Amino acid sequence: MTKALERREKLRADLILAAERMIATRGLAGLKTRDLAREIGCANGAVYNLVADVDELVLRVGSRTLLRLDQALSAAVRAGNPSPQETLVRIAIAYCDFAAENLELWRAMFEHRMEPDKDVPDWSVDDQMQLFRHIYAPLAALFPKRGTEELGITARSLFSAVHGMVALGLEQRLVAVPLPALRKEIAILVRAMIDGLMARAAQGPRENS
Amino acid sequence: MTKALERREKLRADLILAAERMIATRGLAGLKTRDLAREIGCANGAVYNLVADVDELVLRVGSRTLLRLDQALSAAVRAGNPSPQETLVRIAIAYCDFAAENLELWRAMFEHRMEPDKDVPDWSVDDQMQLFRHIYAPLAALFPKRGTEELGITARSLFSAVHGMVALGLEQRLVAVPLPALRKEIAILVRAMIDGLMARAAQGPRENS
DNA sequence: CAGCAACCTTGAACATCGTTCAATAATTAT
DNA sequence: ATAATTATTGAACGATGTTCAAGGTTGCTG
Repeated sequence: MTKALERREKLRADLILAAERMIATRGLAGLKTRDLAREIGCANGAVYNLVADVDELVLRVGSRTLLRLDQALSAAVRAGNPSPQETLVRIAIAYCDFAAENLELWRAMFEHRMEPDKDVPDWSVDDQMQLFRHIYAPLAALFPKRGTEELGITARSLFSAVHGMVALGLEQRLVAVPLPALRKEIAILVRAMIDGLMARAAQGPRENS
Repeated sequence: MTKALERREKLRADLILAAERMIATRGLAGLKTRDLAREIGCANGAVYNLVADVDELVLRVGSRTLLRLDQALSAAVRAGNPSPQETLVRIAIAYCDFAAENLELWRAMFEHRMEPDKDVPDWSVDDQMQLFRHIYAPLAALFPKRGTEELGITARSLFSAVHGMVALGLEQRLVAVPLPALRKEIAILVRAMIDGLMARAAQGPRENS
């Protein structure tokens, strides 16, 4: 009993690693079950003993990517201990760099759509939520008056904005933006967003202008 | 000769409209050539007399969507004539509303990937570039000192940031953000970005902080 | 109007997917 | 050792985008 299960788990790990390599080199669209089976040395049908379907496989790879991203962001926060503002800038740049260095794996996380009427399992959404905590701490230092919920919303807004810049910036579709230029633009806009948010917070809620 | 060509063009228009309806109701992944052929009343193979492949079809639908988006943004700019800041906020909100009301068509533009080694035709990239002009004008009013190239970069950064907020905000994947809340968040962040950019422009280039 | 060439349309066929499943092999329990 | 359970296989299924030879239409010409 134990022998069979061990082998199974080993194969499962191999499968996920092979899928990761395949996505990294050929993109999400280049992930093929038959190629995976050949790579890990089993029949194509056997893939479905290790994993329910390709959706799960992609999610498992995404989980690993998310973990590495988390580590990259942690490292960015740890380096030096500058102001909360600059910490947020560093996180944004680190996000940009990670996306550039892991382009296809990073894209796969956002390109992938579950097959109709089946939704993302809990363990996968939990993974994603973890990311915001890096942004949350510096933000809390900058806006001590705000409650946890409000901070959470601001954190998601900031993340989304930076994500958008990275996503469209790394797209080949439009004129390719050179990476250094993109990093600079991100730094400028993150500083601007924080400055702007703090200025408005300082003078309190009021009419538009 | 003319009769045949007329029919062809009519069918072609029907095809694109049918594809548009199909993407709108079933998403990009729900676009099937056989269903399209049945809908416009021709053999499945005939689709390839009207269009080179599905890539072109999706791009043609995208072109129409982009045109309607352009009109929506134009209308947002035209309504009243507030400050350039508030014009930019209106554009961002209009972008958000358009995406929400045309969710699948809007998503299709960004989800679609050309098949390998074939790249987006010129007429399609031109369509996309047109969008920035809405952002460009108010920005130019706010930053008279900046050159056209610098303004173009800032415009793209702003657009990308708002796009990110809309894209992740409308995603069901994470906790669904109610639309009014999303609109409010976008308005807040756009104002903050502009405030922050202007503040830094006013005191001129300098060290970080 | 008849004949002919150019073009169009058709739908069957092909290649490639993800996925399933009955048959076979391997492993475990008795 | 033998039976029972479980795992693995690879052929087959159903979709799907795309192609193409066969047959049908159209429009020009004598």
